[in-house]
Amino acid sequence: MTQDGPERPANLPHAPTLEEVADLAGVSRSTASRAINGGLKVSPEAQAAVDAAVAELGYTPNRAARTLVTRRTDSIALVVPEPDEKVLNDPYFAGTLQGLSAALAETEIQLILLIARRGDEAHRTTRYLRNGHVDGAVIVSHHRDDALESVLAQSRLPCVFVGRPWTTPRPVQYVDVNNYLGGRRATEHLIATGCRRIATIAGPLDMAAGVDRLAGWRQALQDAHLSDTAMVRGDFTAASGAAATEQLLAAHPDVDGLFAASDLMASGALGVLARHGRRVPQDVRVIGFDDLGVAASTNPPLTTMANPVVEMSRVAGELLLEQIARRATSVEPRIFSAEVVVRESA
Amino acid sequence: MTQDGPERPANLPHAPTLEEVADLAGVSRSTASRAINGGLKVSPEAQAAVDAAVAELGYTPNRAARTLVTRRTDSIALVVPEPDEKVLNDPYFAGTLQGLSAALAETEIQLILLIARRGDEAHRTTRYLRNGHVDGAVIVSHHRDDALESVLAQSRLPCVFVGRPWTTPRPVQYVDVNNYLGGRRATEHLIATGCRRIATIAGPLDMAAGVDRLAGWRQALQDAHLSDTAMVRGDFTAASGAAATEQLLAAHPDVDGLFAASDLMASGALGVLARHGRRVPQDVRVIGFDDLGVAASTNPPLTTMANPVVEMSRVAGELLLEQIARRATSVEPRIFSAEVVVRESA
DNA sequence: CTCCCCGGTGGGATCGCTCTCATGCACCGG
DNA sequence: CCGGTGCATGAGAGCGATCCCACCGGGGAG
Repeated sequence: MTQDGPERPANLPHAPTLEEVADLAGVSRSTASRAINGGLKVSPEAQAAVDAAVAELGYTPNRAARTLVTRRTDSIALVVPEPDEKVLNDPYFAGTLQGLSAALAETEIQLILLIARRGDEAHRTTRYLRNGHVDGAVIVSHHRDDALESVLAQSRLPCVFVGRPWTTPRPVQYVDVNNYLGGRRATEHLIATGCRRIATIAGPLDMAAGVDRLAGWRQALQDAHLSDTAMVRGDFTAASGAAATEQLLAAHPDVDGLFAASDLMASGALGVLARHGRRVPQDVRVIGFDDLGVAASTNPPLTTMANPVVEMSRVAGELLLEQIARRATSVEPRIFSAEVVVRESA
Repeated sequence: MTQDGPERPANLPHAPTLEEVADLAGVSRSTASRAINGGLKVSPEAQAAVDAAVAELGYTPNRAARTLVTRRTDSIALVVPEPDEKVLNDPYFAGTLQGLSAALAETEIQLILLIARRGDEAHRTTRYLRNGHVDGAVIVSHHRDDALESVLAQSRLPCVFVGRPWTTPRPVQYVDVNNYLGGRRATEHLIATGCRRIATIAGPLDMAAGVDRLAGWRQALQDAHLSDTAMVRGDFTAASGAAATEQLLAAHPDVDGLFAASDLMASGALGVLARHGRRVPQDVRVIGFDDLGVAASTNPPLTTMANPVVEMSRVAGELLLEQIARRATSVEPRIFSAEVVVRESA
């Protein structure tokens, strides 16, 4: 019946092509194509025949062939600067993935994880992004010196940042949580519950989230006429939080309140505080930032600022899809707010 | 100097094509192609001319066009069953990503994250995998009832499982840690440090890791003639660990040792134990499993079994690359061992 | 001297799809 | 009865790469 071409070994079944679907349905390639892509100007009979043929053969359009002509790739990149465990292990990243995957769930769009090594290999990433291998990109956790930002702004590739970009020669769309206000509210919560000597473990100062949360902390203290000198830097990880707390206790033994710019750092801090015999919250009140699972399972459970990462990156995904569909309404950033979640540590 | 073709709007720069490279280099498309792909049978002059042209134009081969003819996609899928936060938030997943990305770092191969929803949409995933959209797949965290396994075994798609698959009509390659031995050693460690009433919080019993660690726990207890009745199920998350511990304390108030099949569950357990006034390790010794960052920052720091996930999935990536290159040496599984990491909880 | 081999080259077919365009046909108003 | 309108259809031209094959010229073997 089927006469195998001599060029293809019989045991290696090849994916069905549109041509085969068309033959089986008794229509032309063109009609089959129309039926599969939305079905405009296709008679019900033809549509039904094609649908049946597709089901029977288990046909999936060859993405490469389609991409070649439409110049759409039906895939977007999630760009993560830095390959190391820092980013990947962060629940923030997991949340981004979850939100983005939710945004893409209804579409046929695939998610490509682009782990952008810095330095030499960086231009490989930017070239990949610029030369039409993806329809758009979501950039997460980027640092001040990432060249990405300007490269992407110059190229016409649709992209959305999760977290405020640094400079914008051409405005770039982004979603973010109001980190400044979050930092301020967290600190105000500490003040309201009686703290007078309030320290912070800041995030990396080459990331907007780090700078803004610190600024919020500072403003709240100045408004309350309290000292804003007890500051130590961390890098959002638990280990850095622990180390920072050691420094803090040595330099400012009188602290009675601590705002950590991430829950991971706060959890590191809790351990060190316990080891130093400081009770939380009786001796030192601690508030974190993020509330992405870690906070609920520390000891004591962590009071923190809820960071709507999942929702935020779902929106980022949707904005990107809009840009790609050229329905780009505006490049206005979408800012979410972080709310206090009271548990036991403050 | 550059004379823009009239057919394409000037403000929308198009990616350079091989043809343009060839023209600029003064050679034919064929020669340019050869020069770019390894340079066999290309004269040094031609090679140099092409290299220069590539650099000048910033040429990147059009992946779609290449894929169409070579039938390689230069991308592999990381298949994650279940979209929910459970998997994505697990440091195990982060470790997999890290290892895999390390294996691909030297290649031009892109990583596609395939989040496989179950039920209705499941066949969309398998169809995607079968119909040549990727060159291979790494499957992580799969469950007993995932249809994936048999589908993949039947298709000829190169694939490697991270974690032992359930059944293998045709042997499927995998990497794994020896969970049985890990569970046994963890329990033996508790026995050696004096525990006599040893409980476990097991992982999901539809995952090989859950079953095997439980079997190891049971064997160690039987060998030591101790009771193996104190078992509660969890799902690897911290919340489930906390809930399981509540049950455990109610049913078996005399426990003095606890083996949690994951660090997250162990950290949940630590919180509950503290709340019930049980001191760790004095009253109850606790040992976890994984050692992927969480363990070091619990309070007290968690004694656990080191699970070489990153290394393991790097090897998975390399095995996959070998399969793809048809240098598939064997389908022998690669088994790693989990070693005790002593901290303070046991 | 002739033949063949082989490194280097270019022409063209081809991968599977979409899209433009021409064609056929039914239906409507004039 | 005829020209126009519009829907459904099919033929054919590409998209940008790879790869097969024919070709060319020079050097070694017969």
